[in-house]
Amino acid sequence: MEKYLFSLFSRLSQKLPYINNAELVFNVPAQGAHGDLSTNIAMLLSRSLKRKPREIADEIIGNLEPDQEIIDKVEIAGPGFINFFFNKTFLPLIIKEVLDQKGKFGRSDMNKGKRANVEFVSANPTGPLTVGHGRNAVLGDTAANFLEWTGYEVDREYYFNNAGRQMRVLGDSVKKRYLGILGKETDFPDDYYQGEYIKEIASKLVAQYGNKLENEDPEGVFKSAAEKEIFEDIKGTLLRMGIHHNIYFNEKDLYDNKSIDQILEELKKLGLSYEKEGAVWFKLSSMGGDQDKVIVKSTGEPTYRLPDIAYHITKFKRGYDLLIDIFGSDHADTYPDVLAGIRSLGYDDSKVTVLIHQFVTIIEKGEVVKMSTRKANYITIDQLIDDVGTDVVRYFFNMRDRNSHMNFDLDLARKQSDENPVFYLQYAHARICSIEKMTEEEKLLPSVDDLNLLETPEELDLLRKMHAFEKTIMKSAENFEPHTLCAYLEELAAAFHKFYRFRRIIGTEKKLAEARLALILAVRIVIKNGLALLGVNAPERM
RNA sequence: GCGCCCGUAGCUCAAUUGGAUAGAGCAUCAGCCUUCUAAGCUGAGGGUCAGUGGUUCGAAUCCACUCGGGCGUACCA
Repeated sequence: MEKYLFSLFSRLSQKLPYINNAELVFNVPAQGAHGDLSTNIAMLLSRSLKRKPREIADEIIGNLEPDQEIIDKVEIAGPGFINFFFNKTFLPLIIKEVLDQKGKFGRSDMNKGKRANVEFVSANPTGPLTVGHGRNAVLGDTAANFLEWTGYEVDREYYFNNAGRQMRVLGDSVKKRYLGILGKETDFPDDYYQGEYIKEIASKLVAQYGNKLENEDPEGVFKSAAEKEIFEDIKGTLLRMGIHHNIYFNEKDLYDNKSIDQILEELKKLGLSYEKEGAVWFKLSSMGGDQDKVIVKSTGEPTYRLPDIAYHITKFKRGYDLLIDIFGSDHADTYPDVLAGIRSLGYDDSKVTVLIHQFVTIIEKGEVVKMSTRKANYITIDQLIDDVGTDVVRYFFNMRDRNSHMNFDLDLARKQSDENPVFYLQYAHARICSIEKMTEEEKLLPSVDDLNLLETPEELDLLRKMHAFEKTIMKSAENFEPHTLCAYLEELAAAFHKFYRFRRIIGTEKKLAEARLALILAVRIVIKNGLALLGVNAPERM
């Protein structure tokens, strides 16, 4: 629908060149009475032309010359909106398009040939994935899905660090538990990893090695056993959510292949680093930053900034057109430094998109659950999936704007009831599948020959909603906002349930029944495609 | 103190990126199943868009300040 209007206006611009002075945008009005599509162009032009919006709109309409077969009516409304009403024969054509493209409907190849990298989760293997990681994981995987739908070839990457202080403490935590089981040592510092899983790893080591490890270095067997075990656990959890990273990048490689040293050298050459008090500082103040930051501690150990810069540069060198980072808000302050580093070394940091999501607050029995991996006071993704299933987990994390400080009410999520929008969508899909089966027995076949029979408000509403699918995906993809798609799907499902309530297929006149059948099969495809993008199943029976 | 994010119906959240009468779900109340799945549908009530000022044809959205909450503010990541 939009394409036709754009072509109309471009022809118009030869007669009225001034319309190019403002951005032409079409929107679906909130109210049906305002037409199928609407533009505010006349109001935008008002200031520069120093004329009244309605007067401009009048001139535009007078010169537009729309095809009567496509556009039924054009009108000026309100302060100067131009509303377009499409011909009734035009609306149902979407059904043919959907049935034709099936699982590809909504996909586009606008980014064909481009490669993107989405880095997400990236939790160090110190404990099971918790609800906090869940939001990151789902948003990352969904962002990757959206990119694929717009034509990108996508790598899903997991960046981790198995050295450093965190992991040292992990190894020592296991060792202390190990000794504890053997009755050797009882002290266990508060800031060590308190989780049950540490004890389980320790007792496995006892079972395997007895007391032979008493004098082992905590960073040896203890650490590596824990790392291996925990990483397997994390991967298993991700798999349950349908998430598969095809690249795992170990920070250690950046040291082994000397890229850390090289960057340090380059920054020095560029005069962007200096030594002070035994540490190396990154001169952010000379690049618009408010203060310089340490990149190599006086102990000789780099801070996270240096490997992070080196890591991003390896991604640049791998030739991606787009780099996505998914971070929790606790990392919000760190990435500007990293981008500055990338920029200073001559790379185009506009290729990097950092998506920050706010924290998830867990509510249980009406109270906030404070979580800490170390204190072992947390709810794992695995527990969550056991409770509510993968589909609910994925949908819930997708359905809120990433900037919202979302509340995850466990008691609510556990209810597999009508309070849950996931079931509402899946139910719509299952219902259509069920009708499909029934109509087969009635010897009814979907037909696109008499689509003009579709003219009740419920049918037209479904048709309009389907017209909006492609644009919704484009918008969701452009801004990495899956919640927009969730809202769309809920509207589409609602429109279907309403249709179901008022219009029947079996038992109505054959031609109408077959047109309606084509209609709902198209709706089913759209729901299924939308859910697929979100990583949620579309069951045929419930 | 400073930086980022947030504040919308009793609760959880939307709002087509500055548009038309601010919308959904849940909860509450009143209705709808001898016919394709009632995990559904119809209707009702519910709002000082945290507050104040500003910008303009037009503000929940942009700017300034105030109040309240989250996250940062390391030679942790």
